Amino acid sequence: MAERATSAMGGENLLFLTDEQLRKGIEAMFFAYRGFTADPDRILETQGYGRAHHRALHFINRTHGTTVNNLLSTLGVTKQSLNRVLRTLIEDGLVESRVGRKDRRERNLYLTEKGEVLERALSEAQRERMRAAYRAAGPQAVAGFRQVLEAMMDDEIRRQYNAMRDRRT
Amino acid sequence: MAERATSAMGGENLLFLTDEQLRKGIEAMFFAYRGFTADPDRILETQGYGRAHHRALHFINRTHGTTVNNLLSTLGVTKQSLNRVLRTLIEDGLVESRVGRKDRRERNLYLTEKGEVLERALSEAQRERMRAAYRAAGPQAVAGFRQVLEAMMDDEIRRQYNAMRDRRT
DNA sequence: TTGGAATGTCAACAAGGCTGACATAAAATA
DNA sequence: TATTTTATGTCAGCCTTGTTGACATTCCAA
Repeated sequence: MAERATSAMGGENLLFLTDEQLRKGIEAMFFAYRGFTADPDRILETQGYGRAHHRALHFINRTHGTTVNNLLSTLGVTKQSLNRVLRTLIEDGLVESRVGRKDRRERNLYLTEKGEVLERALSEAQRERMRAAYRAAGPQAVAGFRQVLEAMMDDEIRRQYNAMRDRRT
Repeated sequence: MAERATSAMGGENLLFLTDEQLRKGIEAMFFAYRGFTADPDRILETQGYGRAHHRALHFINRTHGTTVNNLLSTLGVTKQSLNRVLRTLIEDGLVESRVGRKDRRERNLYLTEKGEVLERALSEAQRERMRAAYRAAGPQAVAGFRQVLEAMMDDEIRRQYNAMRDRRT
């Protein structure tokens, strides 16, 4: 059995596709995601917000003036669920909701200065961990990381994800 | 400005550490995690279980005979929270709880045959997506993926994660 | 002018986190 | 042996964030 080989061999070698390797990858995703959310979670807790607020702030920041419907499909939740989060953010003066110009049924969402401050704090905490991980792993590993994650997304979601990179750089 | 360069250059080039690249990585994690849980979630729904049950089944399967305390720290939840999940799994005959031999205060947890059936169904669905992603990205990308994820974990968690690979291969 | 789309709101519910308090059995220790 | 500590289970109650369903409002477009 010439079964010993490293994944660096690539090509024909399919040992990286064994159930055991896949299980390790699954566990890595699970544990890494905990780390991924840990730092922002700590900040959010002090402000009385949750992860749902973080996600809303993140995507409103990414796509200034996005509509509620847009945000809904990006976040993958119901409008009632998003609305609850959005309402508190608007009440607290972190998000501004402006009536749409072209279509006045739509609401365009923007971060206020106060909202930007919190978004920046959350983002910086999360990026700091990502940066450390990226630096430790190196650029080639990062490229692989991104490739695998992209391949893991649902097709519809991947389209949204790819569309996002063009909006704001 | 000789600023154009690909991350494949590696080494000195730190363009992969820009805030924009980090934000992309953050979004990739967010969207990929949705895909990661989507397939098992669909199965769980038909059985009246949730993600919490999946996690318990997964880790009981990974470390046969693990104790409640062990599972608690692996999952990072409170015992009250785990207990609720565990109780239904035991009542439904998916998990068996045996009094510890050495220390009779402890309970050793095992999957029953029925439990193994569900675990396998969930795992196979999740592995299938991982396998497709791995195959699409290739072994080198997978190695990078794992490196970055590992670097992203909390130190304490990484120790648990690494300890896990030795128990059962 | 009317139908349908986009949005908001209210109510009710469920899963799954959390804390605190308390019970029990068994091990460990004074 | 007596006491303390540990492992587990359980009850009650709270919070966030997801869900559905029903209904009102606004306003574009046919």
